[in-house]
Amino acid sequence: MPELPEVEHIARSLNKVLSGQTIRAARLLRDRLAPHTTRAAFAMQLKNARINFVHRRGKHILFDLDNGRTLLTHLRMTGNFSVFGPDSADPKFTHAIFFLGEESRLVFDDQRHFGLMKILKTAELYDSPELKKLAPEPFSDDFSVEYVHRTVQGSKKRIKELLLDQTKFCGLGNIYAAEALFLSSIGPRTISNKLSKPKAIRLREAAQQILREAIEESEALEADPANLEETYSSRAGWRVYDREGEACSVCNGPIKRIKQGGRSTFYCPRCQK
DNA sequence: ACCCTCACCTGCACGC
DNA sequence: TGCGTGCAGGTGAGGG
Repeated sequence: MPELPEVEHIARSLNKVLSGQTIRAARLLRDRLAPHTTRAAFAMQLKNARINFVHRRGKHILFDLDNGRTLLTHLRMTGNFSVFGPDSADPKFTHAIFFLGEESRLVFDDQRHFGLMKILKTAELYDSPELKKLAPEPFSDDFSVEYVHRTVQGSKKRIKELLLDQTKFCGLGNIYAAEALFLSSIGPRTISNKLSKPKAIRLREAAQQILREAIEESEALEADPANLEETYSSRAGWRVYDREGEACSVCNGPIKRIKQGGRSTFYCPRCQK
């Protein structure tokens, strides 16, 4: 159920453990995890592939392989990777297993079954429907003041919903979108193209700050490859998210919860205009 | 274009 | 205790 910082943390941790390792065998246990292929093709295309490195684009985790292919994965809400030794049992909702050396395996489990995997030719990776339309990475040069200003000017959506649109802003999810709006004092229901340029600049900086904070926090922790999600699921202390009725850390007023696009938005009505 | 609802799944916290 | 309801950090489709 991760957003960009958690995906970043998982990708970095997996890269440390997996780069240079070879997938001896891959087993797909739930067909709908990888709807564009079959169990047999999945196994064949990954067999004896060496993992060059693991990286990330948006919320996708990418396994770059030495056979010209890349395994593209998305955790959605509850997808989870773990690296296990022979003594650990597979989790209840295990949907794919990648056997590495004699002693270890990479396991993908997913309670809610929303996660996705796809095997792509590496040369065509960034032309794939999954990645092609993604917005620039929030820490890239392309995510400029001009880009953000132009993007908000071009939309009549409410800003909270625009932040969740991965083709406009990538990496933010329901928590960090709310947090970034709070940090930039912008009301979640503001119509995007009504934002002044200074506000757009503040929003860009707030989004970067929120993401950077979370990445640095997870960096500081020693990741356990058998329990990568623990490092972020233990996180608390949001500024507004999940704090309905609690006091705003700035003005002491009560934090409010509203529904936008079927999802909860938390904000401080006094601070966010 | 935009907004809403539903769908994909399971599990947990809540109120009665 | 059980059972119903609504909620969950994501995303896409379909309809008004």
